[in-house]
Amino acid sequence: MRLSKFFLPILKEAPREAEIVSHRLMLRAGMIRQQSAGIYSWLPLGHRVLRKIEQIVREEQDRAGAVEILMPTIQSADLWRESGRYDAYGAEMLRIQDRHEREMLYGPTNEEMVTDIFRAYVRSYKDLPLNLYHMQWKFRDERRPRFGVMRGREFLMKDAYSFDTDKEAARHAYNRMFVAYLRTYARMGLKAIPMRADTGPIGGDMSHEFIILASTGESQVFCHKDVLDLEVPGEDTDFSQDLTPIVDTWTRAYAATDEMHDEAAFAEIPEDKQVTARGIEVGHIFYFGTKYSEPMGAKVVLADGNEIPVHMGSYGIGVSRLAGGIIEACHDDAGIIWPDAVAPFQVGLINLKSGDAVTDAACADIYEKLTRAVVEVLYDDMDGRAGAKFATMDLIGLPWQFVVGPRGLASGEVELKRRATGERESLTIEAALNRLAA
RNA sequence: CGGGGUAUGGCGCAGUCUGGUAGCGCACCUGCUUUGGGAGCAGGGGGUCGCAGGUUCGAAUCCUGCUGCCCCGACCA
Repeated sequence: MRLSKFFLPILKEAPREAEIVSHRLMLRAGMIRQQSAGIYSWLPLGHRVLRKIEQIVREEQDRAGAVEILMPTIQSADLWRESGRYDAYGAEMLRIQDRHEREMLYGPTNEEMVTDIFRAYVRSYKDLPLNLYHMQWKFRDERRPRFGVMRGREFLMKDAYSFDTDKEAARHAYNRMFVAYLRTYARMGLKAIPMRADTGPIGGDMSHEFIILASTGESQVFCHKDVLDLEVPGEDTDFSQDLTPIVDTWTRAYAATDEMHDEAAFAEIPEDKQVTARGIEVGHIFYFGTKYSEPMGAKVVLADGNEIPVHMGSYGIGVSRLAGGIIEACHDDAGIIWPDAVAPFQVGLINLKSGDAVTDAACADIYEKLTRAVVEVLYDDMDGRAGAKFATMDLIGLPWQFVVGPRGLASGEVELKRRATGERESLTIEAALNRLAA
């Protein structure tokens, strides 16, 4: 992409209302525009990041055996009356009426709807296990939206729903999502720690929040230092096998959020292994049994002919929140530092002297070669000064800067800068291309 | 929802107390000079001051009401 053809509205100064670093940087880098309290447009740069995050989530959901669908944002109130949540949900639910004065709502979540789909088609235990997921915009009318996309009213969430014949089978479904989540966050360059979460009236041990550590996080978290160094399950993980050993490894050591914190248990950890930090919740998984299947009549027939309500779990990832969360975890004074996997472009090609025939030709050639090698390049072909170009590239945080100017070209060299470390290296065009296209 | 704050070109701000018809920096446009870490000079365009009433010869400025947005607390992907 040539910058001259892109839409990248950079701001030198962040709007006053933005307080936390990810919100400021997203506004300054032209990723989002606020339209109302807690409601944002995603501009090209932000949109590309959102798509990258989505794609990683999708690949890992698919790998774990979940099946993608897409449910609507608008739901009927009747469905929610069946589960009893229409009255229970309160002011956070945005309620609307259509032209026939039918009561509708903008979905804050989709348990009822997915249960409706399930009960319409699935009759037999032979169709289980089943896990359906989608990535769709949700709306929760928060009393106080804040922190940009980290706590918006409208947000993009991946929500998966598992269906099984009994609790033990549901545990396997739960474990598959648990492991999928570990992989998902790791691929985004994040260290997400599963922490015991409140299961409410359901009880048991099947609820975890996934927390990334960041100084600006909303919640206080506590964990054993060893959890930070655990190895994330690899690409070759067999999701058809029992994943309990992996889950056990990750849940053995202490890790809890403020609400679940056990001061006594934490004190037993050797002092040099105690970690107290701030965290951002980027995922939440839990088992809720027959809470919805029972009242909504989602049943399957077992091998013995008995009909039972299906056991369910739900598994959420805050996709749009992650865009902000990643920035909270990855930035410096100059701007964003994208992990490679979610970067809107891999390379920022900087033409230090637009209009100079030699430099223009060299850049055009490099741009074409990288593009042909399927490297995503944002080529700054604009008529600007070097300093401004460097500052912009640092701000938008692409992993690599490919710097081309007449001075270097005279001796056959260009410069590669790694945004994360600030390391620069002078090398030939050939060598630089090989480095990036590898 | 309780408490506090704020609203003036795209962004950041001054002007409001002491009414006289809007200004600065950045950004934008034109020209010249510059050109390897947010250039300089000159010229130029863009707002009628959140909205609605009121007071006054005259309101960004005073009064009344409303709305948006932000921050601090109780809830959540």
